[in-house]
Amino acid sequence: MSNGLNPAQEKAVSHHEGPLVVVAGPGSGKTRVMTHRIASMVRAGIEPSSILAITFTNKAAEEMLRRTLELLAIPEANDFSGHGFFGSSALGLEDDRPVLRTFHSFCARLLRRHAHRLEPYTSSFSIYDSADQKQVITEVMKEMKLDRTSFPPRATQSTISHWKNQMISPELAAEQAGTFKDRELAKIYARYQELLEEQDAADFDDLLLLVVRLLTEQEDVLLRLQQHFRYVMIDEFQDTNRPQYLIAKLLSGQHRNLCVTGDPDQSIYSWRGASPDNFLRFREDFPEHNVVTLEQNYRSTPQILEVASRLSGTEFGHRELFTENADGSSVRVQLVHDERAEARRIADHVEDWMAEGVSSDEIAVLYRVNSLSRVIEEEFVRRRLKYAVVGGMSFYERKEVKDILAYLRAARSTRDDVALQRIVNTPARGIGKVSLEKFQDDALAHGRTMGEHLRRSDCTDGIRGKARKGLEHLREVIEQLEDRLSGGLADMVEQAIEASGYLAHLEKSEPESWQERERNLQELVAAAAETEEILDQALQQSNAEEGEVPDPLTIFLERIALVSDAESDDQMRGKVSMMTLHAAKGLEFRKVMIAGVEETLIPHSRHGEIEGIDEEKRLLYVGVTRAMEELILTHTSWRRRFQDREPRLPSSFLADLEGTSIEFDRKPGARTSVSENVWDPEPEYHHDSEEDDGLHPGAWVHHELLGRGCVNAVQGYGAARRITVRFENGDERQLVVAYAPLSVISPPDEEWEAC
DNA sequence: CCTACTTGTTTTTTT
DNA sequence: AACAAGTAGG
Repeated sequence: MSNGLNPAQEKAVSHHEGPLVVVAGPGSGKTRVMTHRIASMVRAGIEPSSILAITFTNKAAEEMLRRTLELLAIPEANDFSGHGFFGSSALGLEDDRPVLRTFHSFCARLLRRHAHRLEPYTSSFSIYDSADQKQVITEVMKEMKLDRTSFPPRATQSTISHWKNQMISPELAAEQAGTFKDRELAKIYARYQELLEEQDAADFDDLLLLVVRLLTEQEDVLLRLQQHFRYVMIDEFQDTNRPQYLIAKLLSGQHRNLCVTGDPDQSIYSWRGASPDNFLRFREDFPEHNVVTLEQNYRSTPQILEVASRLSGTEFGHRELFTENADGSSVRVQLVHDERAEARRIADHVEDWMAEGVSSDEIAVLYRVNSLSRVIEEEFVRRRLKYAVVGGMSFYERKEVKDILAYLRAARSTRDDVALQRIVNTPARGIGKVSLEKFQDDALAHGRTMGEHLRRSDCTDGIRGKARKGLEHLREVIEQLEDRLSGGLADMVEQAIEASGYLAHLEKSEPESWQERERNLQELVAAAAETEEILDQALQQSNAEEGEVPDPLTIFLERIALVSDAESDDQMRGKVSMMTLHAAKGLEFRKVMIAGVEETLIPHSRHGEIEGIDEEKRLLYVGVTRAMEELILTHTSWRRRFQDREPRLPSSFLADLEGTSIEFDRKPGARTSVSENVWDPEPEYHHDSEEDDGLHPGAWVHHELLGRGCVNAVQGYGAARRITVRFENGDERQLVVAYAPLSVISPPDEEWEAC
């Protein structure tokens, strides 16, 4: 093949049969190898639909499918592929395509078909996200009368998740528990799992575990899958956990056509049970395997790789990256006064690069924790720089969106009590804490879930007054929605908003932001309409039998639960990307800035004890190796956290970089220890005049189209920051600061009634 | 017994 | 910001 592949790449691409490990350093063309490998297999006569490729994120799956189809010159099926919410394989029914999915979405789809064979689940099981999990845990702790301070729900949640990822059952956890606390935790775990089963619900970890159970318990299913998927590929193999590896092993146990690709140096998910030890297990389980190592880096300048190599190879043996790329500019480390100065510095760089002709989408700002994005966002908004935050709080995590989705969930499944509990008194309908507890106890006494109980006529026995009326009303709403379940998706969402009286509730309870929230709900309806349209089209094109495909609502909810990286390339175009170091895995940008390279941030003060500090270093390694031509690391002397300003020390990892071609930019008098921890305001900088764009209530502004007006109110921050302006003609308008052509002016001379 | 209001806490990373 | 817990008032 004359595809400009190097010998190692060529070897990986042409290796079709038998187990294969591809160890691929950053920028070594791994995605290229994987897509070319699939294409090469198809050209060699292998049925495309017999190829299963598992990726780490949905975005990677879509990208890889797109590039593979391009190589094979297969047109994409519909016009919606670029839109983001649904990729080109909405249903995965196409016969002429390889199957590219994440572990979780592959498992979810498999379980939709077979979960009824796993007691006590049904095929319309619910998927509980982490907020749902937290609610179940809180419920259990209430039941067990444990207090929140000694058992923080979040920590409990991650302990349970950890057990699950190690495939430790509640019974085993109880056996192994040494301390009182561990025994209590194991009890919480046991009850948690019991509740999930009662509620016909699987959390993210269960999706994997249930598939392991399915494949080991139901031999015919395993056999059929082995016959169907004759070639299996796993990407980002260093970040697979035990159940994931088991699934891969089971699927390829017979044909042994398993190709795994990854890089131990980029292992950054051990806190989630992932382990590069799976490379060792693979070697044992597939002793006849071949190894291909991709070492040449095509992405970065030698300067960037020099820095990267100082951070790599701490644990898994040193592997040198090399490149034939031309020299670039030095990597820079810059110390700034505080987080606001950092944000300004970052924005300065962006403006400089853009002036040089670099496009926004070739620039990325990375950080260790999501909270760092806020200040940077504010600065970008102030300067009208376009940006997109990847991850963070997404649309589907908004309260109002989750509420409406909860109505649909409660109607769809009689056992989804987490959803029911969320909406039982939202909007308020007179069902308070006491009545709710009574209702729950009654349900328990009858051996029913709350959802099942609500649908029985005896459910309000012993409940009187407002609460009884409220419950009856709730039942009517749910029944009304149940009637619509077979209808259109958008119609269902609209009905949920309407029947619940949610809009009136919003206007009453959120006088500040109900307009924006209402818009979000409109957007939800639009998303439902779009999904509906795509599903209709996909269904028409396929010759799927009745019952072979889950209903639209199930697909809609599943997608929302499993696809967090909904940002499509379209939405990223023309914008600077901002994301965590974790989210940056697998991506590349010409210009990369990493903010907050400080002790306790990276390495983070709460890094897992087991994984230790090495994983933090690898995380920085991942960030550094995203850069193609320019890399800037920033750190501050002071940083605000909650209420306080804290003195900051540079990351200890920076010490590892001394002696490289790196350019350290430290002003004289830079802090070297935290002993001098007295807040010193930045001398030459006047925070009030320059950091503030003057848009306070009472300020006067000039709008290019609407003329002069007075600011009434300011809401939100970042891209969502809005102001209410009362214009001289009497109009009152809400404006999005980021987009409105505004300038602050001095108040007019003539009298104008105060606003 | 319910509602609306106040206060404190939460933030590590994600499917 | 969102959520839980606590309190006053109807």
